[in-house]
Amino acid sequence: MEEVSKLEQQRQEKLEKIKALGVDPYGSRMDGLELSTDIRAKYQEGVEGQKASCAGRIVLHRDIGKLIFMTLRDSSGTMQAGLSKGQLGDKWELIKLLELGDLVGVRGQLGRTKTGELTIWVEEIKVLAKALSQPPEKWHGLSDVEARYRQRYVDLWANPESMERFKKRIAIVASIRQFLSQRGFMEVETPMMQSQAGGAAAKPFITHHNALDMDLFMRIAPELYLKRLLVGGMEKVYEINRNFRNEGIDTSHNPEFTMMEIYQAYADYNIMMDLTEAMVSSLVEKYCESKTIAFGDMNIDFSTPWRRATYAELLKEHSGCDISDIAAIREKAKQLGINCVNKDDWVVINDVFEETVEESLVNPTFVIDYPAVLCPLTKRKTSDPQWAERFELFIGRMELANAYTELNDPAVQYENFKIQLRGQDETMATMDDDFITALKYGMPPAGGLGVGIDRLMMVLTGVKSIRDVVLFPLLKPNA
RNA sequence: GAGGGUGUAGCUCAGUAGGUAGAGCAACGCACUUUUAAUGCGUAGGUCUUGGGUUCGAGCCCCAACACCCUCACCA
Repeated sequence: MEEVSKLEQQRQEKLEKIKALGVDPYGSRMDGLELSTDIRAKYQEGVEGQKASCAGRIVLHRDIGKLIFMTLRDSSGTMQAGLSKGQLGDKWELIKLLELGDLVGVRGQLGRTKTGELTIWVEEIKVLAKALSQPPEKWHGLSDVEARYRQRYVDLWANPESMERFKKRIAIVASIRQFLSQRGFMEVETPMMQSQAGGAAAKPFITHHNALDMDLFMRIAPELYLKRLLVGGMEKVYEINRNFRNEGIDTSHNPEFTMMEIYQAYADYNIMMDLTEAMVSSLVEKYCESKTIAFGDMNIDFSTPWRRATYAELLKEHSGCDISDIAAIREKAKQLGINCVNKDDWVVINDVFEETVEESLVNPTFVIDYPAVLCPLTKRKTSDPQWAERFELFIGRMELANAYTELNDPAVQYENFKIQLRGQDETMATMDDDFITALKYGMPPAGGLGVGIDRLMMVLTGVKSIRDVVLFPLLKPNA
């Protein structure tokens, strides 16, 4: 064991005293508990003198001698417990040993103090867990950013807004599932460990299976498996699960992040656009105060309909260049300081697009009809095959969603894979022959959509760091 | 990968010009039966992230390392 601080020693001594009183400092099951918010709601209905029981952590402690007030925090909020020596004389020695950070359960009669605070006047008290570590300061909470990520188990109760944010995330994901279920989508699970990492261009994590003596990749996307399910006859499927990408870490990238992918047979990217707008709007409606959400220095207006503008249109609007005028675009790229040497025209165009357009996409905007060469898994527009039926949704200058009309022609898909393989060694792209085989059995035309759930949570909760919406973001070990 | 910032008591933070380390909260002791960050009086609490260096003397200056934050780069 490591050395123990004086504060911890003092707490350890109290624990021993609790044991000496014949009380288990790590109590067991408690029945009949109610959440503090439920007790408040019940009391408002005028249930005078009713008994209630509640369990939580002591986050405030006011000792007035023969009377002690404790504020208990549970997952829903706080509840005051009042303990009087007159009523609890036989337990007073134990009660005096309880302190900030301890988990206790109380049962007693509801009432109000003369200042109007709803209070459980304690008749029974149970020690549920003695805290040996000193809790953070009661007023400021835990504000050290690193500590809040490393010790989320403290952050969640020391900073109520942190708990609220994660509860909101959980509720939003539940609402998404409900939204999709109501529309007939089935939630499925596809492999996280894959013998080849396909469906996106990203660097995968590599792991090893000992018994099979083979390397495996943590998935970078579920796409190719979900499409196999379309071939199998599942017409409306989705998956909400983790993807893993072995790339840089910053305020909008965590190495493991939650992706939702949705596929609908016989649909196209227009239907996925409508679905996205309807789903996110319903979440804003249900979980946000207004249709305008503050996000860093931005105010995002979620009012519908959201703008739908073509890639070429937006390029013209923000760079001043016509997409067919390669000379002008290369000139613009030079002005922007983009290195164009040995770069394909379309790559330069996309660099200029990212540099000039994405910066300005604050309110939800569907960027539609991408250059087909940038979209190896997307069906081309029949009216003009140089464009692909793809959209990306930008909100708050971030890419939040990516969707397309799925390419279901195995011959074209095969060629696209071959092209993609050239010069993409770092992404370890491989030919997925089995996926081509699946397409050869016939995949229905379909719309497919991917939504970055963490980023969606960022804009819906108004926080600028992905680490504030991921319970346990990746950090280096610090000891 | 580049640049900038932060690291001091359990927590939140000060620390002047390089001269014995400070406050609030928490803790400990005393008082108090309706408090709301309870209050009043008193006590104790430190490897100043780590390792070097300069100096008579370093929390402070210099070098290096580590972690975190921010910006940029990377990221279809």
